[in-house]
Amino acid sequence: MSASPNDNGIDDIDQRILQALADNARISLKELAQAAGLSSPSAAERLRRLEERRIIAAFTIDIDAAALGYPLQAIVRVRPLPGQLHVVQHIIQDTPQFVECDKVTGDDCFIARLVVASMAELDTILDKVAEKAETSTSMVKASPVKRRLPPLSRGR
Amino acid sequence: MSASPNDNGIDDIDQRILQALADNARISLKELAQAAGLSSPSAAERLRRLEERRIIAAFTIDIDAAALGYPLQAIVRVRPLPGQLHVVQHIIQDTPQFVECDKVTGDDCFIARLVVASMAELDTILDKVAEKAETSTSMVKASPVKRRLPPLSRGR
DNA sequence: GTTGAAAGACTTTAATT
DNA sequence: AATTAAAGTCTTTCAAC
Repeated sequence: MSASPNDNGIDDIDQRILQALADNARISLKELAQAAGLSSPSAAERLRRLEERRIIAAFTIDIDAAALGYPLQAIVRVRPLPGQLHVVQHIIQDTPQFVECDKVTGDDCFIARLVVASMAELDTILDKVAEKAETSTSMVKASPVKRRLPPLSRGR
Repeated sequence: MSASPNDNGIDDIDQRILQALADNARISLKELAQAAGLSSPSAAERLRRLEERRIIAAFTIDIDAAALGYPLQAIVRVRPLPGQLHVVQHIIQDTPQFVECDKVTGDDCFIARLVVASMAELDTILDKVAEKAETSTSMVKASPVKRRLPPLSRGR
């Protein structure tokens, strides 16, 4: 009956709740309860605990950048020039077309995702970054894995 | 009164709705209406149209991978060996620790995000990929820009 | 396209197992 | 921890502007 070393305390019911919310975060508690095989109050309590445990970090929306007028996406690797790391970080944070940025180990200090309306806009933004960093840019052609949940159970 | 060339049809009210939902996708229509300065029925209609226009692609959750038992994240650049592109794509799709993958231009065919429980698990997964592709892996140390909305208005 | 009111549906609380 | 029932709240519809 003891939990395995990798047990994260997520049982089958929690898994169904997380998957249902990942598919539609605005689902009603009643539907969520049905998906999980519980009554509404039980589902509400499970949900409350998943938030409390910080397993659910946020309820949010996926925006279609193309539908908003940004048909192009790029992944940019950024290596700041000596002494320019913080400056570069602020440029990225202050440029709203950068919708995601990770600070990583290795030659590239940052790997960031950029959405733009046109190649001209991309050029303008990269010219600005290039004053303080070397960059290497790859245009996104497709996304074979869209953001998905990690494996939910371990060692059960 | 004519719209600018870059107008995407998102007015101030839509912007407030999108931002409120990005902050909490489970907010009630009543609260959403308050955030937008509308009545509940009006907010419901705006929301319906944003979904219909596919500007809102999905309501979803952000999971804290660390809280689920995956404290390590990596960004992996993947260059499949000749003839192995589809094989590599399937390996990535079938390995649930890859939570995101983009197909890009340039030397690297894929750029993917990986969550793992340990360096040993990372090693196992990368060994598997390395049979069919060259890889370059960067560990994520921090995320200065968490997933955020692109600029919502253009040329107003 | 927006408002306000009413009917209906959902959520939450509290008592119970 | 889960269930039922009831009270409270929210959502949706519809008539009106």
